[in-house]
Amino acid sequence: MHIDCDAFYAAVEELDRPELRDVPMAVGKGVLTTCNYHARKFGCRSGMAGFVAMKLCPQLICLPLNFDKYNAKAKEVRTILATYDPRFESASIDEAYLNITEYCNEHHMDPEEAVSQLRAEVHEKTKITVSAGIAANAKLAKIASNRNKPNGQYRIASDRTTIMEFMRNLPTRKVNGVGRVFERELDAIGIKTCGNIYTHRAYLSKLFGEKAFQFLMQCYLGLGRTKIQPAEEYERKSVGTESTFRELSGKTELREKLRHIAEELEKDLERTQHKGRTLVLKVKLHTFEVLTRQSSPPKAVHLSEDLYKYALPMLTKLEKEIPNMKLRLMGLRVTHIVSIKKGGIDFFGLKSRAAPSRSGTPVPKSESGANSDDGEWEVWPEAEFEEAARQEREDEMNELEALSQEHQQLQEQEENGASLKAPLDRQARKPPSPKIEENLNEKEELWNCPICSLPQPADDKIFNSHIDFCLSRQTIKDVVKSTSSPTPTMQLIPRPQSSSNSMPAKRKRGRPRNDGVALEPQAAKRKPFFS
DNA sequence: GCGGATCAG
DNA sequence: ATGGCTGATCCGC
Repeated sequence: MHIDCDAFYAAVEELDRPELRDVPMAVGKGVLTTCNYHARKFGCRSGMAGFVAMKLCPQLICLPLNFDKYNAKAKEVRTILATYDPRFESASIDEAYLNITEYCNEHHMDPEEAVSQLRAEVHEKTKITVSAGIAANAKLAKIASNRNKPNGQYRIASDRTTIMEFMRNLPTRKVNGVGRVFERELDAIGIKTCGNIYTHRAYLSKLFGEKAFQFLMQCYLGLGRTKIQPAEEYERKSVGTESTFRELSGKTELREKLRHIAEELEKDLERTQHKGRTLVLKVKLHTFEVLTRQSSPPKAVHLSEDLYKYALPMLTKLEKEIPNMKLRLMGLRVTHIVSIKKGGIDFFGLKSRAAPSRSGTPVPKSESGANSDDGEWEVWPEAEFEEAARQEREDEMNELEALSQEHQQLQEQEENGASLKAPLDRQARKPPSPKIEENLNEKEELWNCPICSLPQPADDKIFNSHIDFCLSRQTIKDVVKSTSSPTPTMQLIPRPQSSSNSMPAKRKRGRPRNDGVALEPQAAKRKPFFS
């Protein structure tokens, strides 16, 4: 199950100040972190800029954050969760995953009962209302907990039919790894819901990569992680700090800033008891373009002097690359970290459950069980997948068959022409003004469509529209239908190769774009989502 | 391994 | 057109 406290910060604040109960209230100042029910009626939302919220709701009361208070309350809640699953997994201050299988068995309760009781108990003892989702895996449970919010619960039965039905109409954005960008890209090829995914399976891996393909298929099938473990057992991978400031330039100022950040990072490393073997410098230019540079010091570092010493060359190099560099953010991070935990060395991965050891203290984890297990993803019998496939085929048999064949052809063709790649020397863009670079392509140039390989006008909007068209089902159907004719068959080229540097390698540079068309074919391979 | 980019909370 | 911060992961090179 997944559990999510309702408007956590706001709820905690209300406990201290009952007079806020019936009035629009929000926590956070510049930006709302949470807001209560009354504020929401005015359209206030967490994550919203404070001034926008005030505009919507002038009588809104904004309170400053008080993390000590929230942490204390979170601890109360967790104490109760532990009695239902001692190995529950905190997902954030106000969210957790529990495996209540054992609890249900031992207490002879069905999941709904148990969760109902848990929620009642939390409410009674902490005065916090929570919403919960009950399902066969973490992904589904998380989605389900949002279904009856606030102060409600929702169960997705664990049989395949129910799960498939649930996913069928579920907007892709509801799934945890799908953000704004991916949602739009999926939408552009006609995928709005998880149920839509299967139909497009033939080219998903080509468009988004193998990982994303696997992820999407798991979305379609409603599969997800089933292993729930204490957050402390996840190994930290990096420690870093960064800060935004008003525009900054000048050698001295930048070095002062770097020095300061190095000192901050040293504190964090001290707190978490880590050293790092790789150092990453991050800057955001006044244009909002973000750059990172990394280096590997001769030894693992954690003292600010060393952090500064080894970061400085990267900064000076950037200064050379970018004349007149103006920054609005600087950050430093170490990766490939090693624990320098003193005392209490647990050679055998034994963990002292005693102290609620805050961050740090990553348990050496029972050995490099890297491969071990990994019930990362719930594994379903091949037969179930096949059954799903069969049912789907009943609906659109012809089309899918055709698609499948087409896909094979594409694969073959692609292998033939797979060697074209635009080197696109990065040095070519010396004056780092992505905007300008983009606008330079208006010449007589043409971009090749990655789908049909036909040259298209070198214009973002037109090109993207064309891609959308090329990827639309109708178009594919047409192509398939006329597949025996001499009509140009589809041909998939790995990357719209542009002989010159006409094709912007990273069009995402500069300000985020807002034109409705979002599909970026060449930037297509990437995908978040946790293992 | 490096650098860019997305996502979550 | 929402802001900033921290951390993780993916992808192409």
